[in-house]
Amino acid sequence: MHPSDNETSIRQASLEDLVTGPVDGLILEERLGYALRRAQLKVFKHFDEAMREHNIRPAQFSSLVVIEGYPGVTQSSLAQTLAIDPPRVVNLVNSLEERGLAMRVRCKRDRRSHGIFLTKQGEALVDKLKELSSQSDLAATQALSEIERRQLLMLLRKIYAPAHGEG
Amino acid sequence: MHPSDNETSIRQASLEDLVTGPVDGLILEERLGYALRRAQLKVFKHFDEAMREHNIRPAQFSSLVVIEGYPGVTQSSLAQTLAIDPPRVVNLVNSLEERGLAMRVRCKRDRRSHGIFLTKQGEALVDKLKELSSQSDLAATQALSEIERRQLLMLLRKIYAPAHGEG
DNA sequence: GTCAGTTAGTTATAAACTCCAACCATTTTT
DNA sequence: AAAAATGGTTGGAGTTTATAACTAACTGAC
Repeated sequence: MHPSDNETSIRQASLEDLVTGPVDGLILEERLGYALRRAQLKVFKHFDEAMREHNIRPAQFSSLVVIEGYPGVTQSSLAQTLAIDPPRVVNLVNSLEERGLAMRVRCKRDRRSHGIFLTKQGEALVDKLKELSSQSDLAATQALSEIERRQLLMLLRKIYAPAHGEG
Repeated sequence: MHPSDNETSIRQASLEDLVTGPVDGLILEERLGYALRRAQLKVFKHFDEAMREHNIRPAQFSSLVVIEGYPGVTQSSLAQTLAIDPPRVVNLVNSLEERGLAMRVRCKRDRRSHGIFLTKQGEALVDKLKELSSQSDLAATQALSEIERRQLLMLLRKIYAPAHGEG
């Protein structure tokens, strides 16, 4: 321990009672970042549970869905689409390849690029995963009506992709 | 490297063209988890920028706001309120103490507990931070009307706190 | 051609966050 | 008093996430 560390620098002040239970966030709940984080925490928890059996992480699932929608997508394109950086894509695609769910194919025209495709196995799995994911989303948002759910998605899209959020 | 690692196991298949640009997520954008993550990413980016000058992390900000709203809150209560675990609260409060923004006070009744209070400095700072945070939220959600913003908050609260979300 | 500059992908590394298990001090229960 | 429970703390392992540096391949200007 460094001397600069204040090893439990507790003032020995007198205090009769203090707030001991859980507490609602008050002004905090008006903060968008906080609300987003809390909601995401819950949704992701459900997602993890739903995917546990298949040992799939959120980013892996997202990748599989994009690859399915755009067979031959490049890694850089995947990075832009998912808003993650290139090094992460490498790991992501590696993990998918190792599990036999996807494969890289070198592009003839530009031999730097790899097109990514799903294997038969990958195709089969992603279909199942999409179903599980939908169920998980529903379970995590039981408190919402179908209309509210759609509304929420639209509002979120408006935030991160203002141009296309309204569609 | 292990022999089991497939060092760039690229099939030398022939491929003329492939999807190279960024791509819209298609079915992916219907996934709640994805939309939440993307929106949070953007909101947090704005938040980080707004707080850079004061070198404040999201969790630190949240803590300050809760402590301000509930002076004398205990660490366990803070943990429950922010949905983080006790060890993280220790680090969090340490960092706030080291910077002179908050202080622990041992409770007379139960000497295991620490009430946490803001210092004068902390009080002054949190007021400024709340203002910055509000501005940052607005900037990150320029695409939303005030009504939509309120709607979004309500929907998010409904997800993570179904009982109180409607209020 | 060849040189500089750019892009796709990769590697390595470090920083940060999260989670877990163990631990001390204190309080409560029996 | 002994046992169990609680508030807080410490340390470490396992993941993420970001950064920098690097190779390979392509492009365009000369």
